[in-house]
Amino acid sequence: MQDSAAIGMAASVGPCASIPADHMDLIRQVLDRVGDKWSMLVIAVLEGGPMRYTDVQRQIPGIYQRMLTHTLRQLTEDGLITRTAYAEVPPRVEYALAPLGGGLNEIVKQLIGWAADHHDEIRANRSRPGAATSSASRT
Amino acid sequence: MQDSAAIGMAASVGPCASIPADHMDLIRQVLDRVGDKWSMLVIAVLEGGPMRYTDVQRQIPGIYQRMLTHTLRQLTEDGLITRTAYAEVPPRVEYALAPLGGGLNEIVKQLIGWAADHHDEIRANRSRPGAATSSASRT
DNA sequence: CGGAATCCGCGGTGATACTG
DNA sequence: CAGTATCACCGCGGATTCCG
Repeated sequence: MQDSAAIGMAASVGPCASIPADHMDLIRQVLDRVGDKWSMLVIAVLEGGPMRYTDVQRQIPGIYQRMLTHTLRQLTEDGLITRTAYAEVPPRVEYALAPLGGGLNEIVKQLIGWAADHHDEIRANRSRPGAATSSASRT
Repeated sequence: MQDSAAIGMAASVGPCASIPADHMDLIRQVLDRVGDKWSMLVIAVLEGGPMRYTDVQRQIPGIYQRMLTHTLRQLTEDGLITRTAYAEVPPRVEYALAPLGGGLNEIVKQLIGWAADHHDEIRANRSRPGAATSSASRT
């Protein structure tokens, strides 16, 4: 199949048409949102129900206020989570999964499940010297 | 999700035990891999079958050699994709989805499907002034 | 064609201090 | 308690050039 026909113009696409290119843009946009280091983690953590700021922070070791605030704000702006501020004397703010974020959470859960299922396999592969690189001689 | 629900203070920490904390680490590891800017995109693109270096680059507008090479190497090391180098006069290297990457691709496809399904909704939310922030007055 | 080497800026990381 | 502000540091990633 190669690209012998795709040398120059060749508008026809063989197996390369996996992604319709008009989807590329929106995929990029979404991946830039949820694909960052913390968003999915926050969504996964919020699955258990509404949670306060410090609770989220406690649930995610290694995250810092700056990023937590930033991530929470991003997700709130996107409508994936909701932010409820209680005007009490001890300020309380609770974050919860919005319906939109709930749908994403289903996928995140699958990703986590996959991760738990294959993380050892991945680690084993990473330890391999030759890796998965194979050389084929062909004239 | 029932581990620390009982031993908590029970005041507001009921559902906080969503992530067992022993999973946090591996989730982080996997997210650091596939959650970067390009990995999922490469996997999604490779779904259509084996592809050459430049073909992948053409399929992903905006990616540069540095990141493409880096991402491909990462994924190869992890065993998610395979790299086959043909020792020909015009050097040809083909990347293809490994079984492991194929499994991940199923999830990536769902994520893409979700993205295509809700990207306009997200964009609409982002344009909203008040966002999803609600204030509740409570003594 | 495939990739390494290089330069460089932006932004995430990490800590600390401060406010409402 | 829930952030905001500031800063130093450093690595990711963008962009160009060069090499096998």
